[in-house]
Amino acid sequence: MAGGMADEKLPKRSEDFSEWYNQLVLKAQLADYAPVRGCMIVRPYGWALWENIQQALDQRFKATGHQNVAFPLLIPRSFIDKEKHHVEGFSPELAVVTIGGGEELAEPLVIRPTSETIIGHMWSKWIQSYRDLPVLMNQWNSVVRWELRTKLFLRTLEFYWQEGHTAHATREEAEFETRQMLDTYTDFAVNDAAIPVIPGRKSDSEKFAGADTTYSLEAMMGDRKALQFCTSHFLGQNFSQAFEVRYLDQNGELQHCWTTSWGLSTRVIGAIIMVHGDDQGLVLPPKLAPYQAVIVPIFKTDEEKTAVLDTARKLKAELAKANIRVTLDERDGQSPGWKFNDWEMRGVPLRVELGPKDVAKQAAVLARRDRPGKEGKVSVPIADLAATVERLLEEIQQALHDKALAFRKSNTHDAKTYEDLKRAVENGFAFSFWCGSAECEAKIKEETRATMRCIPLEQPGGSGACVSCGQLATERAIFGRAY
RNA sequence: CGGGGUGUAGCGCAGCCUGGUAGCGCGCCUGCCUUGGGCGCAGGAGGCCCCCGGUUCAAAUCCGGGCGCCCCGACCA
Repeated sequence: MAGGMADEKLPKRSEDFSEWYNQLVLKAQLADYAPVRGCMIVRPYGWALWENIQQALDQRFKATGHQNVAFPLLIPRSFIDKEKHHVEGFSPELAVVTIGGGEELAEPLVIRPTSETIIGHMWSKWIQSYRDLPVLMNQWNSVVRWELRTKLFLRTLEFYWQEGHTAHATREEAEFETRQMLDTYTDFAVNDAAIPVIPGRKSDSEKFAGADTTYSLEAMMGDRKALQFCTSHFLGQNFSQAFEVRYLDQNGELQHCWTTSWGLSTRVIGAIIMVHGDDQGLVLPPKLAPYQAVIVPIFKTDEEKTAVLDTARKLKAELAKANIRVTLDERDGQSPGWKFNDWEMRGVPLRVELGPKDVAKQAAVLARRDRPGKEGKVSVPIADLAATVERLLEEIQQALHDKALAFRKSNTHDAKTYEDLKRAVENGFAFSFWCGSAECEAKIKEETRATMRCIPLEQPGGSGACVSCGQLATERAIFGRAY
């Protein structure tokens, strides 16, 4: 049920992946449907997860010299029209405000679908000299794009994200920035989200409206479909020309800036769910989990209750002191078994079971979320608890990543012929030589429903026949069905 | 926008064909009992039957119109 506890079993992930996902989001209390079609309410548990994601990224952004800013939600309609590709790309999905204070507005305002235009407008005022560069900004906000088909976290009309925007004196600097931020995202994906990703370049048809080059990280979900984890765009001088963002260089000559933008959204929560989750529910990577450990007390009599809770509270304090995010489930009226299932639904990496038997021998049972059933349980002396929890959290973090990587590898196929490709995308990714033509790309999309996800930056080298037209190709691309 | 479905308690649904006291499961509240993998018993609260109109002594039910939502297609960082 939408608002209640984890009171029922999920559909089997292997039988109905889509419905498994929908119910998991509701039952783990990550989010709920809003009264407006296609909009999402992020609940406390989901937002806590997002806050950890924000923190992990924000630290990295600051470490590379970026500063946070806040630009307005409303943008003059005319701004969107200034960059040719941008307007073509975004017009169909804009939400437009035409009335304010009961009066028809002289100029309609769009609710930002992204902020390149308004930022460009302001930069043209702020940037005058090469001494003002580079400008390195980021903002955490929400944007609106009027999508037709929506799904919680993966595609909603309004979504939360960060958008980084930078301006540079030279093409090289801007290109470096674009790639540096892609590397930053990769580091976050692999080490924090435990999601293996493929960094690559997008085709012309898939790139951001207004970009010269779009890079993305592509990941394989549990149903073998692809999900774009984030993007980083080299915008060339497209926006600086549209908005007259210029500076005087050392020689006193007026130059247009080179700009970039890069973003990552709450969609990554969807990725975490679809990569790590299982039939029991959510499985969270320890680095991002709101609670890394939950203590479930077990008792019958009042004396037992006193002794168990007393010890449980001490354990909680001890774990918290070791900087482990821990909670103690003191809820009355729910059986331990119920609580086990509830916290498994919510993906807590480690459960600490503490009952009278454990207190008697000064031990506690640790159960790993990534290893269901008895195999994942060990009894640990209380004296070693904090150290063991720390070690296990690291092990789980690594195990989640390794499992996801093995899954992706075993479902990625070197497809040499068109027949190979057709078969491969039925069940994963095809990694194939591609001549780079839009015709071949469109034909593959039309006939297999798979799209060109990216041209991986890391190439095995050599050359071969294009999987579609047979002409000599020097690069291999990832094809797959995508979200 | 096209095709299909659906709207009744917080959630999931039955009732509608054949008009006559609005029901079931889960959840919620109270009490007792239980608690090492989704305890049990008893009592209780909760309704604009999507909206507007029509037919009728009488409409959740029949008729007409509207609206919302879901799925499929088209579209889509």
